Amino acid sequence: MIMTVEERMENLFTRGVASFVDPSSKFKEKLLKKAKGEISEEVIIKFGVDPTRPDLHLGHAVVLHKLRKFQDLGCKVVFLVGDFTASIGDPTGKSKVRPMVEQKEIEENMETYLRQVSKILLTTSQVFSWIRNSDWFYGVSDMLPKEGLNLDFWGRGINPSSFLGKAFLYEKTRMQVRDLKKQEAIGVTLRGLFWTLGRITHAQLIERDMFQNRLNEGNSLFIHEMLYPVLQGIDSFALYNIYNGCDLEIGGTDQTFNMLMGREVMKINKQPEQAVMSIDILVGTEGKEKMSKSLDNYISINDEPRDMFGKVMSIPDTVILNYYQLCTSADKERLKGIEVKLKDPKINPRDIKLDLAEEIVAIYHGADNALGVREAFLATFQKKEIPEGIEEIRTNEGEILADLLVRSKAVSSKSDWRRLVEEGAVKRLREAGSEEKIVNYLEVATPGVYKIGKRRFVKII
RNA sequence: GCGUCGGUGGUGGAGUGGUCAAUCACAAGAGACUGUAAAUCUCUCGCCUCCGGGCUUCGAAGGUUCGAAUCCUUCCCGGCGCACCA
Repeated sequence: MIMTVEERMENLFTRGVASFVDPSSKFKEKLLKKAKGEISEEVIIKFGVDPTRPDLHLGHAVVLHKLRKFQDLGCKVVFLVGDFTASIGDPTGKSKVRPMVEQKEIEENMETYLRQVSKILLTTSQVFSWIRNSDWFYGVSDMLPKEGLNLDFWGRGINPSSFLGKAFLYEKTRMQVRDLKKQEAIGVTLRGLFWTLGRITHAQLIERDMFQNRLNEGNSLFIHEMLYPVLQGIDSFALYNIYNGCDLEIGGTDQTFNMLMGREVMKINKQPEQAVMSIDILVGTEGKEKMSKSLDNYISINDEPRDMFGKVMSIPDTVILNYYQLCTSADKERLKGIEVKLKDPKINPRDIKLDLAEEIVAIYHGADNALGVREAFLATFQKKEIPEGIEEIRTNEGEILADLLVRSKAVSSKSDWRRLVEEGAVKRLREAGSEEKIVNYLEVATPGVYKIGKRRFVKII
């Protein structure tokens, strides 16, 4: 079944999209031309990336899948790594001031990031690029020369800490020059920043809901936080200069305000304003809050197939359709079918969820693994078999079981262990499938498979 | 700079000299019921324990007291208000 370009675009602009800003449809038109191969000009999609958390979860993946679809239509995705802005602290987050992240660390983070991303996105230079915003926000004096940096300037050594030394480093580390081979690198000076700030009013910035809320609750609102959206807007401006375009910015709904500020900054600078697409937020495994690492309700795309499957199975029924929409490639027809099935009282939603889990695991680990893990899941939880590949702990002669488990971090403390035993949560499993409840918390560790609660398994050897 | 209010467990937030390992809610864990769903019910939720109890905690350090999370001193951190400056 081959969809026409128009059909694909329709899907692209509606599926999981919370809002799309593109007055007079300039972006849509350009995209259509690009997809049909009528123009050679690049279509640049900006996506802001947080450099501090390289562990991607399904919530991130929703946007990444969307980006992939744009790539498939010939667009170039540019990851904007907000290392500079992160060091300032995005007010979107929990308002904790974030630590400065070293450039080297960023590069390392990006490596792991890209490795994960490549499960979803194409990373060839034709359709992908990345750049960090310290590239234009840092000045020469922000450079921190490393020890042992050997600079030679026409036969004369240069002190790395001197301005000249820093300038050298600056030239060497700028991605615009080093990686993108730009003749002229753009940078944002204090003067330039104020030029922009002089064209944005206080009212424009504080209209943001979150700022209002903070003020109403009597919390503090710092200037740098108010400026954050502007900086993010300047990123769009910079991108336009570097990539000769910045046609669309994509992000979660929580980024809408910031992304719209990009339009403002571009307008101020007489650039064509970027379109803005905000994507629905995926809820976490408990079905209420947004999926995030700090709430520990996330499914990492690096999760082992078994964990991933289990976590999907643990979501409430009410969000099954939501997950289907945002995490799989199921088309409209199938989504409709699933919606009908979910309403059918004769069908156990669990079975639909089993399919969902398998489908999601297949995206990240392949169809074979997904099927295998589905069977293993059924075996473990329906037939109560001992799962494979569980953690093994070696026991020392005569060691108390409690000590062993605390040592291996299977339980958090001896008190914790005692409680679990008293609650009848600990069982030793026998080959035949029978279980023996552990009643003595001072028991000496003997080899075997132990089950703590419903899902913790430990093998002692 | 001045004034003022505050800093308590994973989170929010009580407690203002002994009955406080600290009400309560949320989060979390376990059991029952189940579909490793939700909802519901019960229990647990600092550490150690020979189950009698012991030990360490309330921003940090000192002090008062028989006794302090609670009072005093100093320091650190934060909110708010005022002033200075502009």
